[in-house]
Amino acid sequence: MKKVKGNTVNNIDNEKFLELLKEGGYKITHGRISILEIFSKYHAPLNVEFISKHIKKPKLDAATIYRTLKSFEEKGILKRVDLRGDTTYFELNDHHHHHLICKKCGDIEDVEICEINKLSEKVLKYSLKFKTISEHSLEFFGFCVKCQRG
Amino acid sequence: MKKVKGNTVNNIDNEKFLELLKEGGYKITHGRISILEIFSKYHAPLNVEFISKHIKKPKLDAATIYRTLKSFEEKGILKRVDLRGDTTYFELNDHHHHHLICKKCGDIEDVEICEINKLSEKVLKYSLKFKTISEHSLEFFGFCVKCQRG
DNA sequence: TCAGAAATGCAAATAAATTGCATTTAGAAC
DNA sequence: GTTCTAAATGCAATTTATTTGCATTTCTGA
Repeated sequence: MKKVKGNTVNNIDNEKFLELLKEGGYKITHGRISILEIFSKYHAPLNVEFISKHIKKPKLDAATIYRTLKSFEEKGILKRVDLRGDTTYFELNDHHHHHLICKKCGDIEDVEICEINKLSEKVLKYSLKFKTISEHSLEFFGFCVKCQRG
Repeated sequence: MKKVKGNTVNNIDNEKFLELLKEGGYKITHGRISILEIFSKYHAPLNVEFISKHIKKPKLDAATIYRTLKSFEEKGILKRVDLRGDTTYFELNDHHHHHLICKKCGDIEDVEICEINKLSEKVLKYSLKFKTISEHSLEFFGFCVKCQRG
C-alpha cells in the first residue's frame, strides 16, 4: 500500500479502476489509470488543468484528458459538478453528495446530507410538463471560517 | 399596454426597469432597457446568444450584452443559473425558485417549491469548515412528457 | 447647451473545449 | 511470442465563449 500525500492509493483502488475500465469496454491505458488515480487521491471536483498538472511520468495531452473525462461521464464513472467557474469540474461518481463552496477562496467541503428525494417526488407531483426526474444538483455557497474573518 | 408574443410588457414593467436602473446608478440606455424587456418577456434563463437574436431595432453588440449581464448580476438584478451547457444563463432575480430541465430537449419549467432553508441550517451545523451559507443552487434534471414518449 | 463620465461598437485577444489526422498501442486471434 | 486491427493518443489547427483595449458616441447634470 503506497502512501501518496495525505491519501492512500492501494491495490484495492487499483483493482477497482481496472474493473471499472473493463466494465466500460475500455482498453487499459496509462492515461486512464492515471486520471482515475488522481480522482481517487484528491477525491474532489477537478478540472482538466488540475489533472494535467498532477499527472507525472508520461504527461497526457489536454485533448486526451478532455476526451477521457467526457467518455467517463457518459459511462457514469465520473459526474459533472456545476460549480461556478470558467471550467468544467468532474468528480468520482461513487456516492451521492453535494458541496459547500466558499465564494472567496473556492474551498470545497462535501455535504453528505441529502433530503432531496422526497422533495423530488413533490416537485414531480406539482410539475405540469415533466414525467420523470432522474438527477438533481444542489450546491451551497457561502464563506468558510477563514474567509469570513478576512 | 402592448402585447408581445404570449406575454405582456406594460408600463408598470417599464417603470420597474427604470427604477432598477436608477437604483443601480445606471444610465438609462436603449440596450439596458431592451435586455430587461427580453428577460421580462421570456421569464426564463437566457444566454447571450438568445438575447442577441431577440433584440430588434438597434442591435446590441455581444460585448455590450456580456458587460451588461455581468454588471446586472453584480447589482443583483440578474441571477446566474447553473444549467448544464456551454454557455452561461441568467434570469431575473425577482423571486427565489428552481428549475426542472429536460435532458433531451432542454425545456425548462420553474419549480416554486423550496425547502432548502432548513436543510441549509442543518448543513451548516454539520459543516467543519464553513461559517455562513448565503445561497444555494438546486436544479432537477429529467425528461419532459414529450421526450419521455419519443 | 455643453462638458465629462459612462456606455457602446468594433476588432483583437484570451481561454476552454473540440476535431482531424497521422502515429502509436492494447489486446484478441493465431 | 507474433501479427493484426480497432481504439487511443499526440499534435496542430479550429471552433466557440468570453474578455479587453480603444476610439467614438451618448447620457445626464450643471
